Amino acid sequence: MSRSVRPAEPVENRLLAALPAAEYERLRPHLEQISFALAEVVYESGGHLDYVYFPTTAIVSLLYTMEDGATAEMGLVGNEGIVGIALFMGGNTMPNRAIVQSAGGAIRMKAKALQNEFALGSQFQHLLLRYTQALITQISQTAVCNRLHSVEQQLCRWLLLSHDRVKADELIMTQEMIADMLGVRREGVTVAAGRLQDAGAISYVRGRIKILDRQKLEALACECYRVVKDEFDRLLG
Amino acid sequence: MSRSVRPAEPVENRLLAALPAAEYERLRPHLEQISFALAEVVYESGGHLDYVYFPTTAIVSLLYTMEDGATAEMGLVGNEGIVGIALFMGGNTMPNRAIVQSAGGAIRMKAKALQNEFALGSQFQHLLLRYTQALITQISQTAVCNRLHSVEQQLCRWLLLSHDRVKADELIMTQEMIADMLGVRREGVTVAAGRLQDAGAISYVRGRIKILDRQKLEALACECYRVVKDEFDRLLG
DNA sequence: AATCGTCTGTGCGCTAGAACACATATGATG
DNA sequence: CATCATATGTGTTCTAGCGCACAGACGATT
Repeated sequence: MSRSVRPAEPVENRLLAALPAAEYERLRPHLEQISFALAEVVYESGGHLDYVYFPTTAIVSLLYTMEDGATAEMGLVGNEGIVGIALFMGGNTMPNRAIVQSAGGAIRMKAKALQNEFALGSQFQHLLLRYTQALITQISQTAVCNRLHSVEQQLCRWLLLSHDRVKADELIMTQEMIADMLGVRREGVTVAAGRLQDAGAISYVRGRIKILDRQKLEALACECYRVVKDEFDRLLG
Repeated sequence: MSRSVRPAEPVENRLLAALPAAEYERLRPHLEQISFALAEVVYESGGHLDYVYFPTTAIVSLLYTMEDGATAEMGLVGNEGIVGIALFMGGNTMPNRAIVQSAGGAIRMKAKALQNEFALGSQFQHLLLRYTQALITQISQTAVCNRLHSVEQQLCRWLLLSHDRVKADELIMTQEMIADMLGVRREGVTVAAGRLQDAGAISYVRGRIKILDRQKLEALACECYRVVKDEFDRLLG
């Protein structure tokens, strides 16, 4: 992490941007702009959190690691959300890790300041709770998708969710990392990605994936992507 | 559903039981005892909810149904929880169904009364939020488990979670229903259950499953069961 | 330009679980 | 007790995805 600056408006995080001016001004002294490097660990399973993070251009992946080292993703957080929901949900920690899946900026806020503002029952509270509900939908859909859909469909879903959360059409991400997120083998990603490339939906070289045809990707994805997207739009749109 | 009576103490739902006396007394006029039949639908995907439900002896399953009719469970709610979190999270509806997986009693409460009490920022609010965090862990673990573990391991997890939420050692539940919950084929459940029966962990006949050896079941389950259990104990214990 | 670490492509055998097709058992009901 | 719907057992074939073993291919560094 680096650079600690009070953020200037317009705020690039959608939760913060949605706040009434008065509330935002109250929070502003507690906000600091930081930047996350690729693969940086935001929090460990069960680990204490001093800050919550509102990603701006970064994307953070919520990952679970099994005892045998196998991993699988439960959700993604970009500039529509917040990392560290346990701090206002009351549990303080969660049994998973959060790692930076796409390098970029975020705004951090001291846990105490978050909790104080949350306790006021203001618009901030309502926003965080609605976001959490949307996140629950994302996690649920991941559960269902893991059970019922092919690696290729899931890769499409994952690319689309990531694409929605990053500005550019290029994602910096090796197949190895994607495999960890999806909880599948790297080779499985290679063949699925190969098919998507043949279809003209994406192109990639050594950790740089370009989204070429978003429509095609949506057509190849399972319904899970749209369910999650619609629910985020409904709750936070 | 039937019988509408004001519940006498001691309250059989752990969330309600954990409330300070003053708060419980304030809620009490809004509580009604009801009973749920097996397979009754508590709410439909996207459907409006007039009440929230605090199961006492009933168990409710949170299910997602795909467009093609395939189903998979995302979570279970028994007497440790509440059905209808969307009503206090602010979204009002959720994109899944809730169906009664084990017939029994519940206490219901008008949505408006719930929301009023929740808005006070009282102990009730904290309790509901901590419960919701525990539920998130359960859903996440389901996602991971769906990806990484065998049907047999998942069946063990599911039997244990159900057993924790019901008093008796007997579960009324056909293999067909279990298959829908786990998102697998009925035949898959038959063989997995057959192995558990051979191992002496359970016995069953036509929709009546008896838990014979809980220890053995825990040994055969994946770590997912324990993670969820520990997290519920930590947050609500 | 040569080297070397890191990605990506591909093939092969193996297994869990799906899809399908029935056979059998159980218990409620007449 | 006879019937019949429902639940369960079992076998066969098929496929997605795993595990493993390498063979390129790229690109940074010297």
